[in-house]
Amino acid sequence: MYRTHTCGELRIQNVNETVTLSGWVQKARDLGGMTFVDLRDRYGITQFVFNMETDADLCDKARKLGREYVVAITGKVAERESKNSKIPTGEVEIIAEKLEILSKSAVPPFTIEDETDGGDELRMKYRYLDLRRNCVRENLVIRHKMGIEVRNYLDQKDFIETETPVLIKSTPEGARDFIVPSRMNPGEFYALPQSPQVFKQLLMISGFDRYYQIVKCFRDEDLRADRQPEFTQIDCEMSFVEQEDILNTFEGLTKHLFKKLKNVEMDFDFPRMSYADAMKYYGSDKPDIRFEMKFVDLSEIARGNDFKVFDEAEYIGAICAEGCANYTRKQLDKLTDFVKKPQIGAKGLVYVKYNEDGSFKSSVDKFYSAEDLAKWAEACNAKPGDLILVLVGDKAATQTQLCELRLEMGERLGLRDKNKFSPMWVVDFPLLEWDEDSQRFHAMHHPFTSPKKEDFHLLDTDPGAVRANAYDLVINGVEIGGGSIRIHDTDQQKQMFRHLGFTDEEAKEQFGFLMDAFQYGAPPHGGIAFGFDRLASLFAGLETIRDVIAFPKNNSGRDVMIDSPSAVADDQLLELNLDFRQKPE
RNA sequence: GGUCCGGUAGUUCAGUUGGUUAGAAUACAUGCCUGUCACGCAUGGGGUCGCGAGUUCGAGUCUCGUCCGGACCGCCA
Repeated sequence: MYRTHTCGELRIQNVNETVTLSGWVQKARDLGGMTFVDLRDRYGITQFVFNMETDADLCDKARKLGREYVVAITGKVAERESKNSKIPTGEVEIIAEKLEILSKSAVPPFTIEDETDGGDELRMKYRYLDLRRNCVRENLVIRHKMGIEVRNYLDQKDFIETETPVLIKSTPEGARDFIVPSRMNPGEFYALPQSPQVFKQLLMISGFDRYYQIVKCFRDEDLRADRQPEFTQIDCEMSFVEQEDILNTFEGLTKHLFKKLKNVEMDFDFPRMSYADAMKYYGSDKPDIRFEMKFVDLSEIARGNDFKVFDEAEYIGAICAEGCANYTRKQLDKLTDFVKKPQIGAKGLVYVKYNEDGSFKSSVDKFYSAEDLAKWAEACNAKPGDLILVLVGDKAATQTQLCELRLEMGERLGLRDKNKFSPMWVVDFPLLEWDEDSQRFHAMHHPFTSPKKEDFHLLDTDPGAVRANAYDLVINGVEIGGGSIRIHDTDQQKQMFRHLGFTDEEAKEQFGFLMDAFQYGAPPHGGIAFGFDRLASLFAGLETIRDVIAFPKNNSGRDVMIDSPSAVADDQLLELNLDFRQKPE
C-alpha cells in the first residue's frame, strides 16, 4: 500500500497510529544524529523524523534523499517536541520505521515553493514542476470549482450541455481561423471554431430551447496577457427570449459564481450603460467603474481664448484627479511622458492645479485667466486640492488616450482594488462598424446579431447609426462576456449579409445551411458567451490568464515545454497533398 | 508589421568611465552537527557574459545585426 493518509491530514488526534504516506521530498534537514524529512503532496506537508540511535541504516538512507524524490514512508504518529504553528500538520510528526524510494529526481531547475526562484521562462519550460507549487495549483482548483458551479447553475435553469464539432468550416468574417488540412478531401481544409456560434443557433432551431457548453475556441491572432490562441468559453443560447431575459439569467450566473467562489454577495442590480455613454464618459466600451473620474467635455467652454491647440481641436476632454494638486513638476512630466508614449500617442498633456488655497496653476496660464480655469474646475466638479488633466485632439483618439490616462491615475491613486468587483452591462452597441482597410462595414459583434427594431429603418440610409441588440458584461474594466439577440429570419439575415458586402451567392456558400434552417421554423433566440479563463483569472486575482491555464502558450504562440508548433515529416505533407508557398517579399 | 524592456554560475541577480584572475545570494557536492522546520558551521566544484560581426591596444560594458523571453500598439466578428 502506498498510503493510508495524505500529507495534509494528520493531527494531534492521530498520535500513536501507524501510517504510511507517499509524496515528494520537499526538504531533508540532516542534523547529524537525526534527520527531518518534509514530505509534500497536493494536500499539504508532513514532517518525518529519522534517528541515528533508533535505526542508523534507515537514518543514513533518509539523509541522502534529494529534493523531489518520490518516497513512501511508514511510521508512528507522535506529538512534536517543538511544534510548527505555520502548517496545519505542525503539531505532529511521524517517527519513521520504513522508507521506500519510489522514484529518484534530478535536481529541479527551480525550487518547488510558493516564493520560487524560477523566472517565467523556466517555469513554462518545466510547467509540470511549476504546477507542483501550491499557488499555481490553487488557481487551477478555482477553475475547476468554477466549472462545477457554472454547470450547477445552468443545469438548474434547464440548460442542456451539448458538444459541437471542433473540425468545422472556415469563414471570412471575424478573426483569423486555424485551419486543418483534410487528408480524405485533398485541397480542402477544416477550420477550428472561433466559437460554436452557428451550431448553437441551429440547436435553437432544433428546439433545444436552452443550450450551454464549456468549450475551447480558437483564434489565430496575436497573444496578450489576457489572450491565448486557444481559450475556453461558457457558451450559451436561449430560445423565446428578449435581451432582458438573457441579461437577468446571466447576471444570476455571475452572482452565483461570486457567491460560491469569492463568498461575495452581489445584492444589487448590475448597472447598465449604453455604448455611447461608455465612450463619452470613459472612452472605452469596457470601463473600469471601480472608480468614477468620468470624462468632462470642455470643448465648448475652453475654446475661444486664442489658444490655437484648443481652438482647432475637435474635442477637449478632462478628468479630475482628486487630491493631486500637489503633484510636482517631475510627476507631471512623467504623466506627460506616459500619454506621449507611442502606444498612447497624445501630443501633450495640459494640467490645471486647483490649489488648496483656491488659486490655480496651469500649463496654459498664458491663455487662460483664473476665472476661465475656475469655470473648468466647476465643469469638472473639482475641489481645491484636485488636479485637472486635459487632452485634446481628434475625438475618438483623444477619448482613447484619456481612457489610458484615467486608468493610470486610478492605478496611482490605488483605486483599482483587486478585491473590489464592479460589474456592469454595456448595451446598445452599434450594429456595424466602418472599416477603412476594406472600405466596407463590418459587424461589430457578428453577422447574426439583430438590429434594434426602432433603428431598423436606418439600415439603408445611415447604417453606422443602427444600434444592435448586443450586450457585454464588463467587470473591473475586463470584458468578461458578450452576446446578442440573433436574427431568426431568412430575409433579414440575407439583408444583413448584403450590408456586410457579401453577394447573395457568397452568403449562400458560407452560411446557406443557416439560412436554409431559418426556413423551417426558427424561434426567436439569443445568447451570450463568457470568457472562462478571464473569469477564472479575475477570481484568482491575477492579471494574466496564463496562470489559470495548465499548459499555456507564450507570447509567440509557442508551447515551450513540448516545443510546438513544429515542422512535420515530408511523408505527412505528401499524404495531405501539401506544399509550401513562399510569401512574396 | 511596429514600439519598449530584458538575456551574466543550476537559479535569482550585481557588475562603476571600456582596463588585473567576472562577483553575491541561493542551489548543488563533501565533512561536522540530536529538535530542525529559510537549520547552523566549514570546504569545494560550477561561466561560450544568448549568438554573430564591428570599433578599440583592450569589450560583460560601446555600435550594428540576429535569436530568445516579456509588456504593449496594430490585430482580436
